[in-house]
Amino acid sequence: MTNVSKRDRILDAAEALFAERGFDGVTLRQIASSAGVDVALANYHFGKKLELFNAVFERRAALLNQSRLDALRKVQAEQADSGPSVEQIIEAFLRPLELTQETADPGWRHYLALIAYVNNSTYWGKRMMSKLFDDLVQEFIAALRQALPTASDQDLYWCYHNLSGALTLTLAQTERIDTLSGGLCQSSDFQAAYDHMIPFVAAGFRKVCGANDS
Amino acid sequence: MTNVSKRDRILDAAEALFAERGFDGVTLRQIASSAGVDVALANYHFGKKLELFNAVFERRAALLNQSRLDALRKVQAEQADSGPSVEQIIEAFLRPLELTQETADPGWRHYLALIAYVNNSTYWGKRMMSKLFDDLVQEFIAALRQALPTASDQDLYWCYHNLSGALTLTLAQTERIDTLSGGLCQSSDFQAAYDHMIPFVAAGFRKVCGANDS
DNA sequence: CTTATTTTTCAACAAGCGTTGAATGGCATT
DNA sequence: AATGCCATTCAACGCTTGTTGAAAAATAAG
Repeated sequence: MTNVSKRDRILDAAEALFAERGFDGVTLRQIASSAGVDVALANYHFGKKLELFNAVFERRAALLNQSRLDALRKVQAEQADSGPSVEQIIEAFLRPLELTQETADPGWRHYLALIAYVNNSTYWGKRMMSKLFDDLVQEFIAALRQALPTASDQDLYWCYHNLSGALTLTLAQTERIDTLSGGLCQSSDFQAAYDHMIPFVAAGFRKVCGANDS
Repeated sequence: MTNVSKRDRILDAAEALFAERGFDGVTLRQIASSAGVDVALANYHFGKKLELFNAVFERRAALLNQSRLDALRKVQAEQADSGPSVEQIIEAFLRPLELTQETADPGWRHYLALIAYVNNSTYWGKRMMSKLFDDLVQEFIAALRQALPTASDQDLYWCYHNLSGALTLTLAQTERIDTLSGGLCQSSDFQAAYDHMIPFVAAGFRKVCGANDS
């Protein structure tokens, strides 16, 4: 556990704190203290605070994108003739995010909450989301376009917007649904969230984007 | 325009800035400067920074809740025998939020973005959302429970979670869907967002919560 | 062992922060 | 005209912030 470099400990601490309190809600001294290092070390490794934030946000992006793209390619290969169904595409979009639950490393959970923070923010979202995730998203939308050939692009994008919103709130792990449901639902249970989200979203896509078959 | 009290100008400025940058991303001096008043005046009217934040967040809550509850009661009265449909309930939940578009006052737009900020944040959400909005939400869920009698409570709450997520991202007005769709969809167009969200979400509820009729 | 090089800490900086007490202004009521 | 009250500004406080240059420690190279 202490076998990780101090550089990585700074990234881990920053990841957890930025995810919980946002960029401006965290001081470099808090991060350094949480990582057990001196304040100046963050500057030595990453430069300005903003550059540290960028480093945290970019660290796991490529790996996550690859994991989701692999999942999409897999269902596309399995259904080479007819093409994957809406459910299969959405499943490929969401399930890889459960990797956070399998590993003991809590870093992934913090990272996903950080994505939610960035995606929901006007200020940060425009700066950072497009650059790292747009290519992947367009890939999935292309697959959905093929699975829903009668859909207009406008309908398709609005439906994706709904999917993205439901996902973002899940990643944020605010525990609000825990309270609301009296403990019946748990924000930490990504699998249950996706078990419900996949049929929900798939039905929404079908309804709005016009396919009439079951 | 300058006929509003300085107290209100502080609330308006704080509302806009908090919504865009979050609690920690804004200084009292920025707020005061934007409102055209001295820094100390915010303290005189509202006390600590956190109390100003609370004042901003609570200012429009009651009015918004009343507006949404009225819409629910209206469809319930219209369908006194059979009860309102899922679509009608969701419509009553969402359409009142369009009031932001009708008035010239940009304050409502900022306020809705602020709700999105709070709702998506672990730190603020637990503190502030439940207190102001839980009663209303439970009212709508009760109506949905009646419209979907075969649904389990767990399914019902997860579906509401999906609705809440799609709504939250809409309220945030991040303009991400604008970029993604190449301008085909616009974050500022709440009406278009709800036009797509209502059938989308209704179909999701029906699919997951088990009603088999149309 | 000595020398470079990289990593880490120390100490301090100027700037900006939230907050406050005292002073000022405007506006009623007397 | 004087008084009291609320609103507003002024000036400043103690503290924390991000950042930095130089010192110290650890590591690698010769």
